[in-house]
Amino acid sequence: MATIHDVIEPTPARDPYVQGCPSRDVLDQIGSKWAVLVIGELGRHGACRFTQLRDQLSGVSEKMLTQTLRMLERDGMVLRTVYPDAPIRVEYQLTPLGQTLRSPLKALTDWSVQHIEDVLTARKQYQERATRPR
Amino acid sequence: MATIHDVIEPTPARDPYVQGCPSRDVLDQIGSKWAVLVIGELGRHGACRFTQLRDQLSGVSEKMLTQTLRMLERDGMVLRTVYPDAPIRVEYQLTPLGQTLRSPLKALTDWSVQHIEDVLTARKQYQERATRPR
DNA sequence: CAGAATCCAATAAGATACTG
DNA sequence: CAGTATCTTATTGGATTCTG
Repeated sequence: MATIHDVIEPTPARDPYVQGCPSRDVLDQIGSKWAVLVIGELGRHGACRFTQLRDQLSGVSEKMLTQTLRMLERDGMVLRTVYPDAPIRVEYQLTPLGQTLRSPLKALTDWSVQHIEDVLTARKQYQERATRPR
Repeated sequence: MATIHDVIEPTPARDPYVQGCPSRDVLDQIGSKWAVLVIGELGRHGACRFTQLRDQLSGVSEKMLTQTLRMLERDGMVLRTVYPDAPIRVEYQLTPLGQTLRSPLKALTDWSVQHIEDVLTARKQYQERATRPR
């Protein structure tokens, strides 16, 4: 319930262009390499186990995968469920908050696939401009 | 023109989930902290000078700004124009390719602003779960 | 299986001073 | 103004070993 005391600490303006604003950190983390891929994978498959994710995100180390999952769990985007079987089973899935990230992040991965040839071409031309004129 | 020789080197499948695929690198770079903010800023203002960008992206070092701009130029997303005045003047603007990134990246920054309170709340709860139960 | 812990190498990031 | 060069610090990433 809102009381008069709340006026003392109003919600600060949130702007990732301002140093120290937490929205900048969050922006950085949701755009990070493994977070983008983890969220994409959980978005497609609904719920995944640790090993599944590790195998799908080729090249990820267990350390980085653990770190990424913990961060996403802490930030409320991923739910971690432990089933105390033997051997233990753990499932990860997107929370409602995490679901809202699927669309913008998919747009980003789609962009990288759709425009990769343009980028590679641009790199070649940049290289030529740097070497050929002298 | 396409010839039979093109068959020898077909365009490989592009998938950021596969290690070594260049689309993963590109995905990583367009999602990087300073690139997101630079593209957003150039998207809003059309053309910016180095100092303008440095002042708008509070907290960026000149080194990181230079690196980011060079990378974006190399990858064909940003055009760098030098006006040989005295003192020299340099303007940066988005290329058509860079323009196509505005919308998906704005979606990401908007997300970080719109959901930052949810994330901060989730962090507090995570903290409590970690400390309170023991 | 699903990690945790530790160590180490490589790289990124940042602060600072300097230059055409 | 628009960087470059240099140095130091912080973070990343990988390999390895261990555990319930």
